[in-house]
Amino acid sequence: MEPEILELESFLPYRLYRLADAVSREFSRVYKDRHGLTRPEWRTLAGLGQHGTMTATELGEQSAMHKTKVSRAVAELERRRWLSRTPDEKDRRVERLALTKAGVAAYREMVPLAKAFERELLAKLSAGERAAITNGLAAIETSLVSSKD
Amino acid sequence: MEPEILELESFLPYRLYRLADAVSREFSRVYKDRHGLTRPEWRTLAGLGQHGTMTATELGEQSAMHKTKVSRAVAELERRRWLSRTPDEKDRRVERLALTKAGVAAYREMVPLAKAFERELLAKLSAGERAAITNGLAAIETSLVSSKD
DNA sequence: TTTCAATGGTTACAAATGAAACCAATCTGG
DNA sequence: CCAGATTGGTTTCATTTGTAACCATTGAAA
Repeated sequence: MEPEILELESFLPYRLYRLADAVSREFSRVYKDRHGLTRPEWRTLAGLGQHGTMTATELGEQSAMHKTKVSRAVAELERRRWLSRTPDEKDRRVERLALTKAGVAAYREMVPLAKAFERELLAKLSAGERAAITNGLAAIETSLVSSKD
Repeated sequence: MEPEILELESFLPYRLYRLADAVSREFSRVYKDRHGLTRPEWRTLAGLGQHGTMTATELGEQSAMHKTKVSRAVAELERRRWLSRTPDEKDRRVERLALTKAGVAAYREMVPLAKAFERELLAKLSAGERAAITNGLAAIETSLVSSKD
């Protein structure tokens, strides 16, 4: 019997990771070069920009970040005065987070850059390939979620 | 004009990264739980298992790892006696890396687990979805490579 | 109520990572 | 042949990350 060999280049977990890493690294220039943000900070900004007000826990759920990442990102954005905390009336453990004017301004500046980045990435693909990506990723996403029981 | 909002959940770089992270984290149990390997170590093992003998530089290229990661992974596998180095005859800067018997044994043990993992992941998808993933990822891969000029 | 578990969030510590400096060894142009 | 540039690989240092412990507050049960 022939020895079993794994072809790394076509192994799905590897391919996915490698591609995500490359894309993410490339995209990070948008927020890193311009404002020196880390990825958790960018995601925090994006989450709050999108939703207005959130708690740290909600942020973690929405953007798939560990709570320590959220905690540190929030602290840093607060230090920059891009974000403010308001203690929750009902539950004093909770803080309601929101962007300040400066934070919103930064967000508004970055959104078009992010969209342009995505557009350029997809522009190189045919309509069929674009659909394939969208559907394929969605398929794995749901398959993962449903297996977490 | 309405304020531009970015929907993080459907933003391609984010979706890709999040999915890759989830899949990779799940897969890491295969090599982490069983043998306490890190991802760089697993990739090194996989590369050498697949190709027999490689240099550190080749390993880095094949498995998309920074050379410091390769260096450390190789050192650790050597410490475990899963890997041996042989100085290259022609060029004394180069070391030819290969798995020892123990290394090959570990590799042979893990390959079926890796394949089973991938199979289960894909089993939840329709044939069309599987094709979509494969083609879609390939499309972005090549689009990225070709833009690196 | 009092106590114990659960929850929101931060912090301390250890491990993983990347950038840059580094050490050979090899190659290249004079 | 020699000086500088390049290459293979390692190490150092600062930053990022995850785990676990932690503090405070709330909820649930007795």
